[in-house]
Amino acid sequence: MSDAQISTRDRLTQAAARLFQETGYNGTSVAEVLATAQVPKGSLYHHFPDGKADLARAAAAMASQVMLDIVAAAYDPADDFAHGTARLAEKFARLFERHPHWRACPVQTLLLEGPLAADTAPLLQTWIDATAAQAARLGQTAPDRAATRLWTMLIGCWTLARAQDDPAPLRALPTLLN
Amino acid sequence: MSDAQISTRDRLTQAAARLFQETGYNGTSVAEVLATAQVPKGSLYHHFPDGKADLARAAAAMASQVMLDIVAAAYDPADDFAHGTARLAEKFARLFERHPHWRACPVQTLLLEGPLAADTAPLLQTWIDATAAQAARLGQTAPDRAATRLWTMLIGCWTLARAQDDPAPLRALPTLLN
DNA sequence: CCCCCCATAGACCATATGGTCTAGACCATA
DNA sequence: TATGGTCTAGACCATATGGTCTATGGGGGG
Repeated sequence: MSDAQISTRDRLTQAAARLFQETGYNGTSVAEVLATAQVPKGSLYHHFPDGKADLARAAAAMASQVMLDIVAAAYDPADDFAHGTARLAEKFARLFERHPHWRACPVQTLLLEGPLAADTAPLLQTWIDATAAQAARLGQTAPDRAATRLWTMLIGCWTLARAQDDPAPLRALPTLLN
Repeated sequence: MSDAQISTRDRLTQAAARLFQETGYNGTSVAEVLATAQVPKGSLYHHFPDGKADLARAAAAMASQVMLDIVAAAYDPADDFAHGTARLAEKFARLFERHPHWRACPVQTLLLEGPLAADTAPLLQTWIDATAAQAARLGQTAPDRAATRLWTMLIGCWTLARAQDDPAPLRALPTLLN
């Protein structure tokens, strides 16, 4: 069990990230998080004095880092921007297929809904910025615009995929961008 | 007061549609809906025996019809598809600016979150179909693709606008589509 | 060896929530 | 005026929820 080596705090954050992503802020109870993380209530409020909202912030930060890692993994080995975009779309399609909680963008479900809406924009912006940097590196003429277009379309595809219960829209992302 | 003329059932549906759109399914309590609609509890469960879920279905249907009306109002007077799209984007930007509950797509907040996810796809599809019909009428060569692209991008822009607390992404929609 | 402190453990609490149930108002028809 | 059904009205209930509080364990420094 790898769980044994993970700190209580991290187990809470991971469980929260997954559950919030899957069922949303209001749709997830602290009791569920505690049960998933196998942690008693006292520990939660020791590590996260502000309770649920605090937990959501930590979960969002963790999820955001995961997104940055995925972007890097998609574009780093790519020869041009379109190639990286294709890899990115495929990655999200695979996650969508394999893990229930990846049926929605982490931040969309996580923050838009709860009392933390203001914290959402900066995270999303870091993803766009990271993508723009890759676009610039790969020789795109208007990297900011390319990154904005990508993320706008990606979020739309993700929502559509979820509504249709089918990753096809995510896979269609590269062709829809043209 | 126009409220006096509206049936209890419709007042409930309207209040529910607005609140669900604004705060989501799980973030809205039946008590809030009742208070907004000025209706006692007994009436709710008389008109909507299945309670909250039933109310959400009715609200979704009403919201969906509003969306179809907006699509028609945007494209009917347009001379070409791009012109209609520009009108559509501007309409949503205005709604976003003026009414708190229009800060999110009705169905996205309304259904994706709750126990009615399966009901979401058909509604969204009617919007895409209506848009595709307009695209065909206005001489687009690939109307289905144009409509799909439009709605994907629109949903993405909407989410971005909400995250940034600024309708600018919605207004940028027409240029992002190129 | 003892003490202290960080962290765990979970009982406990006030409130919010979705839903049920009975009583009565209203209205059309007989 | 009596009667039946429809709709309004809100008291009431069981449960879920977020959060607090006290007690305990256990490992490192004196």
